[in-house]
Amino acid sequence: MDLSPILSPLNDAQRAAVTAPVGPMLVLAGAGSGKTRVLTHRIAWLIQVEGASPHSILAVTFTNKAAGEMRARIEGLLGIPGAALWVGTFHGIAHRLLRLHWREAGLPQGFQILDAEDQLRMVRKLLRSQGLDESRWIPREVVWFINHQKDEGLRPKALKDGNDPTRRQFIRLYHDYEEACARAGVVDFAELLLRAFELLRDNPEVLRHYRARFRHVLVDEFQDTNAIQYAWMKLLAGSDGAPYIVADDDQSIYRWRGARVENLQQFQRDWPQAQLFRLEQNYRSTGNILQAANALIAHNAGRLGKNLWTSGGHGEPIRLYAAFNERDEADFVTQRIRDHMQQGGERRDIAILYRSNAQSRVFEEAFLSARIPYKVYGGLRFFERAEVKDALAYLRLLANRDDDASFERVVNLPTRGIGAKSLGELRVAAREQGSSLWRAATAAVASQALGGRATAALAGFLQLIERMAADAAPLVLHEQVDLVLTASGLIEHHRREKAERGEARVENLEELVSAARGFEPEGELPPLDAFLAHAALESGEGQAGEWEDCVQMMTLHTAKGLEFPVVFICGMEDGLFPHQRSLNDLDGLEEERRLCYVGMTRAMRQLYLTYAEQRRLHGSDSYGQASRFITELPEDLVEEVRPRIRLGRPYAAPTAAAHHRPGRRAVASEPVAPGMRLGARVRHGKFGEGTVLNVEGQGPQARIQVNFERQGTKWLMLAYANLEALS
DNA sequence: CGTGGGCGGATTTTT
DNA sequence: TCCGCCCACG
Repeated sequence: MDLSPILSPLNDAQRAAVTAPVGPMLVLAGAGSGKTRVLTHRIAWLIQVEGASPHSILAVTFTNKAAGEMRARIEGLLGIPGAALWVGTFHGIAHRLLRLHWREAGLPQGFQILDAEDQLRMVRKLLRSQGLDESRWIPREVVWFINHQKDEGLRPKALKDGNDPTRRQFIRLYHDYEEACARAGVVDFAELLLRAFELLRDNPEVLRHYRARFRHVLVDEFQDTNAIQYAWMKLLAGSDGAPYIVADDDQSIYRWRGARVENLQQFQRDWPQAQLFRLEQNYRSTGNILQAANALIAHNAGRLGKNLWTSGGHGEPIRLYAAFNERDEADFVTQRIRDHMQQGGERRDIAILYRSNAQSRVFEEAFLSARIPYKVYGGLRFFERAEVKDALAYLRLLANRDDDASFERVVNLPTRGIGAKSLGELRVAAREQGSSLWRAATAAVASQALGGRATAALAGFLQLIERMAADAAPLVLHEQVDLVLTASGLIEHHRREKAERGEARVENLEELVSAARGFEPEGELPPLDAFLAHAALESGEGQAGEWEDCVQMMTLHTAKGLEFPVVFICGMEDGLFPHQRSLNDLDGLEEERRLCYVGMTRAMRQLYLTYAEQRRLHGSDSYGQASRFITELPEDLVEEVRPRIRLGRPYAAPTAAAHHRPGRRAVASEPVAPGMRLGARVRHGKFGEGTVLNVEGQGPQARIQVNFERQGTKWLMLAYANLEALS
């Protein structure tokens, strides 16, 4: 058998990890060290050399994208379709198990999946129905509490209130929320995982079956697993099993959503015989970038320890730019992008990374006026758009009449005279009967319990749904979707809307029909159910328009797993990155540092770090110090880029607005005062040293704004300030 | 029943 | 500053 496709692309460490004898294993894989390659080649190795059946392999990831890539690479390697392999996300696999074993899991056969927004609505409804004040019981916090408990594997019964009335209320809400979900036959994301765990835990024959089947459980990005994911994996693999775990503790950036890096140590305790491999050779970045990243992450305590190296050259130094303000920061990046393009580079080579989404706006404005195409990642995804969710809600009602969230969403959309009052009465009735809204509505129509008009309207709605269901039954999926859009009046509704917005919505709805047309259901589910699950589990990344050559903009979190020749990490100021809310907490600070490490290791050839002395955020100005992460980098690897001085001499500092309005050159009149340009260092007799942030006015009227290191920011009359220019 | 204005809040995100 | 949400009004 020719094993060279599997083995020849591997270095020694990778090959050792791929060819190790079957047994529990932990692969510590640094950024850019070929983690996915090891995982996929291991699977190929298991099948081709160890004689494992594709049937016996379960590979788990966190994102659909990662799962898709892995499947594609395995298929390429083995040259066979990988249909027999179970490759998917934790949620996707949990869903698959629950569909197969809905009865044992205690779910209705046609259960539906709530996404984050549905869940929030559901909790809001619950709070309202109990007459609770939403400013006291904040829906988001209730959701957070519920999800957090589920992530920890805890049901309401298992929770103690510790005599804390607030906590008692939260637990009660969790309990009531569960009942509401059960009544509606819906499960949220966290519930998928918890149920899948309980399914195995409480059904010995099911567990036995899957343990016997999945002899090879492989987990990617293991440092991101939460408690329930770990418990599920442990149960499935069994203590005598051979889980194959790939992880990088230095890239653990999701502690805040329940991920536990400690699972790595737990894994070593639960499988003490597990072999440990380290992948430290990096194929992505230059030596300088790696050295800097290593130096940064070395400031974290309690790491498993890992040092990335490369056989390539040092490359260019890391460049640091201290901008006057956020606009100057954007202008600097713009200029560097132009340079890059002039040297024949492509825009898609470049990524702008930032800590929080709000930072993208300034860059967008700068790029718009500089006519640089860009793409911002992380907005609303296709299946999350309101109009798409409306349409999906109709489809979900067709699949499951008891889905209350969907019922509420569309019962009066487009408006058909079923107002808040009737709906309120329905809710009360449903709660009293312990039934779904649909059943309560049917009963209310039969008994004429509501007013005449409302009853007629409601009866119309019920008939509409039943008629749609009947008409849709013989159709293929995309025709069903099309039918629902027309019959429900949704398309018509949006056509009547104000031009621009309505048009976009109609287009999105038409896109939904195409999505249904292109959808290939796999498995035994009816196509409609499969499509709905797909819509909930895959938010629809990667729609049209992907391939224009664009500058890539995203948060540092989103950038994990990606790589770019040129990376800008922007907004490197204490308070922004590391974020304000992590400054006072060591664990939080370490996670921010890992986030910075993740960002730096995205860069292949060039890495820029920028920060702004002055930043306008949330409408008010703040004055930041450079991020502590910058000072944690070795000085000899970092080259500070000085603000360029136009025409080769200090120019009259224009007002900030004039300076930054694109296309309008700063008018180079007489220098206000020598050395008083923006960004210059100055000394004041009383206030000490500082940086010039802004200059306004001319001659004797001129005022200057300086950020003094000790005294903060002040406006001074230039004529009287007696500032001394430093170097 | 739909919209506009006032108010408060404003990391990070996948599924 | 800006966005989303709630309520009051037309």
